[in-house]
Order: sequence, then structure tokens, then C-alpha cells
Amino acid sequence: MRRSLLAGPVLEVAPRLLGMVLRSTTSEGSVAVRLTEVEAYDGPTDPGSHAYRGQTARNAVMFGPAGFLYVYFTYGMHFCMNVVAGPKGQPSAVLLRAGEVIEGIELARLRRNQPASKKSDRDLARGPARLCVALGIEREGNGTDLLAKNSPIELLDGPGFDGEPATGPRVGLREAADRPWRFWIPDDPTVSPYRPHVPKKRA
DNA sequence: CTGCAGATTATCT
DNA sequence: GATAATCTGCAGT
Repeated sequence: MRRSLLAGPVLEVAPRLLGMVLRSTTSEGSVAVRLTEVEAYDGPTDPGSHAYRGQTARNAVMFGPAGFLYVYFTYGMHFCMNVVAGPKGQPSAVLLRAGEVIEGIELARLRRNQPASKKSDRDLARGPARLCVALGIEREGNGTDLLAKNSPIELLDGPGFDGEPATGPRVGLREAADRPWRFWIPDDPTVSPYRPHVPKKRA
């Protein structure tokens, strides 16, 4: 994977990531997934982006060069991860939403606390928070260079994906929910189900 | 399959 | 103080 492939406009970079491989290696072992679903976040112009209101401690990685990992914590219990795209200083990123585990499936099952079964294996990395759990990625992964030699989290040229990606609205956002910036591999069973934003009732 | 409630805390206003 | 780029379990179709 060349960094120049990630340094372009995020709406071009996002579909390009479909079929690429992300591998994470820890003391427990390695898990790799083939990416099947992503979403684009275009900082300066996108009210749905964490970078829309400027730089903060949390989103600082998005303001750096392409090819680094932006990990954030949300809903009080989940991690999600993005690949930083776009030219440096123009904050944009691609949320990695789902993948198919192609290596280290036993470790992924252990982390996700799921039994071995063809039915549940499909769910191992189906959704952004599940993807992070399967790969063992938490806040210390924030800022990792995915293209560095011997990086614990690496982005590799995978089988790729020929054909037209499916597109549609992003999942779970309140702001700018209408922009069709979610991309996925059509008919792939590991793609997550669509869920619209639901405001929380208060007591 | 769909829909809803509840969990739980870093982050921003 | 309110909210969130979510997940799980449970009930119903």
C-alpha cells in the first residue's frame, strides 16, 4: 500500500479501501480482515465529522498526514477506527465499519467471546466497534502509522475489489445523515445492517 | 428479519 | 449537563 493512494480526496480514498487488508499483531497473535464496508468523513465541509468544529486533543491525528490511524472512544464503551486521508492539514478520514476475518480467526472469536460457527463468524467484525474488538485495537492504537515498517497495525494491498461499490447514507449520524458517503462490497454478508440515528429519551 | 431499551463515560458546550 | 460515527438482549412479526 502506497501512501499516495491515501492522500487524495476522501471520497476517492474510501471506496479504494474496499478489499484491502488490515492486520493487527499483539502479544496474543495476529488477526487480519479484508475490509468490506467504510464511510467517508470530510472534515472542513462535513457536519458529521469530528473535525468539523476544528482541532481538539481527540481529533488531532486527523489533522496530520494520510495513512495514520484515528481511534476514538464513544457511547462510554466502544472504540471505532479511521484511516486518515486527504492532504495534511485538511482533516478527513475513512471510518472502517466492517470486514471479513481472513487470518487469526480463533483469536478473533476469543476476543469477541463467540463460539466457532459459520453463522457467528460472519459477525466477528461486522460493525465498527466489533471490528476494533476482533483486531484488539483500543486507544493506544490512536496515531499508529499504518504504512510504517513493522507497524503493529498495518494496511496491506489485499485482493482488492473490482466492480462498483454500493453506496448509501452513513449509519447512526444525527448531522448530515443524508450524504451517501458509506461504501460497501455489494452482497457481502459481513456488511453491517443499516441503522438510522435514534435520539435518546431522557428520564 | 424489525424495533426498542439499557449500558456507560470521554468529550464538548 | 447532554450527547454520542454502538452493541446486546429480548420481544414481536
